[in-house]
Amino acid sequence: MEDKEEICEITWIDKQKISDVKKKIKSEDIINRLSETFKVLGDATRAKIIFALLIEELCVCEISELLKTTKSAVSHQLRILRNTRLVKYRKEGKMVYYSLDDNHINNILAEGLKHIEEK
Amino acid sequence: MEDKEEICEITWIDKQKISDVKKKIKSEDIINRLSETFKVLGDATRAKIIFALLIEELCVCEISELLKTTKSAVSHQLRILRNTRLVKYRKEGKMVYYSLDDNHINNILAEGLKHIEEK
DNA sequence: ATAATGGTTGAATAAATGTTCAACTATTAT
DNA sequence: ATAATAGTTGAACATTTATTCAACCATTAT
Repeated sequence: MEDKEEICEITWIDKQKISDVKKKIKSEDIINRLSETFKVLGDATRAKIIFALLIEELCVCEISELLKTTKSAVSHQLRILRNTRLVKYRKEGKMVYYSLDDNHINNILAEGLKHIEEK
Repeated sequence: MEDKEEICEITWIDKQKISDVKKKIKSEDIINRLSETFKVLGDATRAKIIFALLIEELCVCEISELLKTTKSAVSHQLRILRNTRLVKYRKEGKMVYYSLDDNHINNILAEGLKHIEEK
């Protein structure tokens, strides 16, 4: 019975329980990547950009006007949204128009909204 | 035509476009609260706790064993998860058992997974 | 009562993050 | 060619945030 380490006093059962959860839990890699995605949505500026682009395609200048921020700040955040494949862009002369690049975003946001709306 | 301010050179059209988006976009308050929720899920430690509790109810000691962290660190994160109504707890003697407190979590995570799985 | 264990809490530290600023590129107009 | 505008980028700064550590509370066993 070498497995009887002291974990929460309930030795044997815990070992069993923990190894059971370890077996069933999603891989560390997937959890890390998922939390990275949520982290991107977890900033108010980026969230506002997403919600704006949900309505229509916008250029950097329009977004910064809308959020009352500098173009620089918006551009920095757009880079993060680009890197995580949440937005895409197209150039038109001097302008760069951004739009959403994920069909699931709507669903992710909708499920998030259900959480904050309850209770 | 006092509305003709210089925004991205395209004066009149932009004013129209931005006020249109402003009208249609979700309220600042809702976006802030939503991004707060995503921020909570946007930490690897908290995400691991959530995924573990998705399988079964666990006490603090078991969670810290599972994540190979201190009970203190886990407890700090659990407080955040409690405050955002993502987990609930019940006491049993010295032990405190935590479990999920949101029916939508599964859906939120599922939609997030769709994003990282594509491409 | 005392010791031991599960858990929480606050302060301190270190790391990560967002915005600002200035310099820069690219495109368009004069 | 020069000026002006849209946008990007890197460094600096300030803020936020996660973990650690120590002290603490609560419950159970001796």
